Amino acid sequence: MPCTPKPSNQPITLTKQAFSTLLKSCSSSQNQLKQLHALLLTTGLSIKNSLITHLLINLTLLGDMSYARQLFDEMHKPRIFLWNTLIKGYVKNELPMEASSIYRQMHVLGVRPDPFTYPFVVKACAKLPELWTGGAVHVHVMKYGLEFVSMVRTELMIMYMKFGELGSADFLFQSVVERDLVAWNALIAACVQNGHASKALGLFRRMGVAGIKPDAVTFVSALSACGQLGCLEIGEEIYEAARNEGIDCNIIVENARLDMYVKCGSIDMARALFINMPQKSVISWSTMILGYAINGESEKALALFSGMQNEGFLPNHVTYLGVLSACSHAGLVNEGWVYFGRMARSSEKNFQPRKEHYACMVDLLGRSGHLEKAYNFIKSMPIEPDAGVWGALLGACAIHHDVKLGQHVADLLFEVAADSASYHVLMSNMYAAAGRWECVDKVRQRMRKKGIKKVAGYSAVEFNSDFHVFYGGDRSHGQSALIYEKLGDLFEQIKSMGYIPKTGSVFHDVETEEKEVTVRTHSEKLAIAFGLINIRPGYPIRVMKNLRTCADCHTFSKFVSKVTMREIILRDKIRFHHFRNGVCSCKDFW
DNA sequence: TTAGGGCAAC
Repeated sequence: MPCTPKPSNQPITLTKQAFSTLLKSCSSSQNQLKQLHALLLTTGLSIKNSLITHLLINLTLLGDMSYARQLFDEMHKPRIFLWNTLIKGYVKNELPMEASSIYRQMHVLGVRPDPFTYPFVVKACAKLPELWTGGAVHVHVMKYGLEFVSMVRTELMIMYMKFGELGSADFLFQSVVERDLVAWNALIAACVQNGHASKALGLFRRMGVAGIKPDAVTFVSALSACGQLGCLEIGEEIYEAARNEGIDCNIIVENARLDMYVKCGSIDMARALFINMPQKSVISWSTMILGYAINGESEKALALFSGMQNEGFLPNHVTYLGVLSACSHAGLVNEGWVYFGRMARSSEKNFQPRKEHYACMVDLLGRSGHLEKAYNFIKSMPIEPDAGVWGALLGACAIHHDVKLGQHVADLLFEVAADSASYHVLMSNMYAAAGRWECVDKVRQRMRKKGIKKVAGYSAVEFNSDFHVFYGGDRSHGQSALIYEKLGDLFEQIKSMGYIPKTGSVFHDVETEEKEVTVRTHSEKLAIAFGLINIRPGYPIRVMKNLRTCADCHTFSKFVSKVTMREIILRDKIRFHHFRNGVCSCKDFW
């Protein structure tokens, strides 16, 4: 029903009933709601809470929180339901600070919360920068005896996961409450979103044991977890399970599967799926474009970008991220400028370059050796550069040994990211590469003083649906003796082919593995040896590394791929390297 | 006298 309120100067004869009906029918327009509210005030009718409630709900749905707040503030002793509605509105409109401040006000006034209050209050706390408020709210939850309300518990767990407090999340999980499908899905999704992929898969299995049947939403998160871990076999099994259980594998499931193939470096499987997808969305296209980009097939990424526009799909800011990173990984500086310029010239707000796009451009310029240009580019930014932008330039300074600029960049970087372990390591590597050992020591001291811990580098290989993880110099694996023997043989073979160990090369995030003696037993070398021993001939060896790989391991992998006639696919922190017959897909530009 | 939660590309 269209809703056209009469001008307020006409005689009013509307009843409360009529207002109620009108309110329900004009929930889609802010102006109509405002006019109706004004009209309502002129009638002198005593406004029932139910009318205000409708109004408030509709305003929060439309996102007009300031008007909703105004309405709320005019009320005398609003009921708990209205407090809940307002808090929910703030959370849904991404205003967690306001939500928590309303809750505080409620608390100060002594308004008693009900079981519906806390799910949203806790959700708001999870979106705040600090856990502090959330912790205090948890205490209130217990005070009111609401900690066994299933949804409150789920939201608390999600909050603790978000802040990396897995222990607290587990503690809440252990004390049994009834969990329905949505609660399981919320939990699993929270694990995936906060980088706890193996925990997510653990929960996925427990859910089956608990007798809850997963649905499409669950499978999407599970597939996403497999992508994060890089476990292709397990991902395939999970997708099969979904098919067998008669799950409707909609476009979201297929996109998650596509992303999994991409993140496992299985670009051929991704391509095959993409071509055969009955339905595609901008997310499918963006996933595939980024997939080509990080797998070193930049031309295909750019061709696909034209293809999607020819088919009438409108790229968004994520699509452009894929396009720019395709240029970046291939050193296509001119092309990068063209695409970036296309974004910047666009009149649409959604198309304006964001910080990530600037970081991509800085990476492209810097990596190609245009350090000054990259620096001036940052200086010309219309938005404030963040750590990602400065970090990209610092990385470039490390590659091109520009210690002077690097030092300056590091000073600026540490203003915005003082406690970042990886930027400290990057800086230390830059000094090491330049032989500035006294500066290396200074960075290390600073890290010790600030209690910044390095992330330990590891490499993982999937075999027989199991995940085998190796650290540098690791001897804890059951096959260690065999692995080291194999590694020794490989060194013999490739040395005769011209391999010279680059023991001093620490240009990248090699972190704990940077000492000369340990270069021989870097985690990726152990993982490759393990793969050669166990994985059937003809199948590629897929290694997933959490940090960037070092130059020596890169050279080693090239030689090994030649001497063993095996394909080695190495995923590092930011891209894939496909080694075939002594050549890497990155063309040694990385 | 009302009402609550989960999913895909960065």
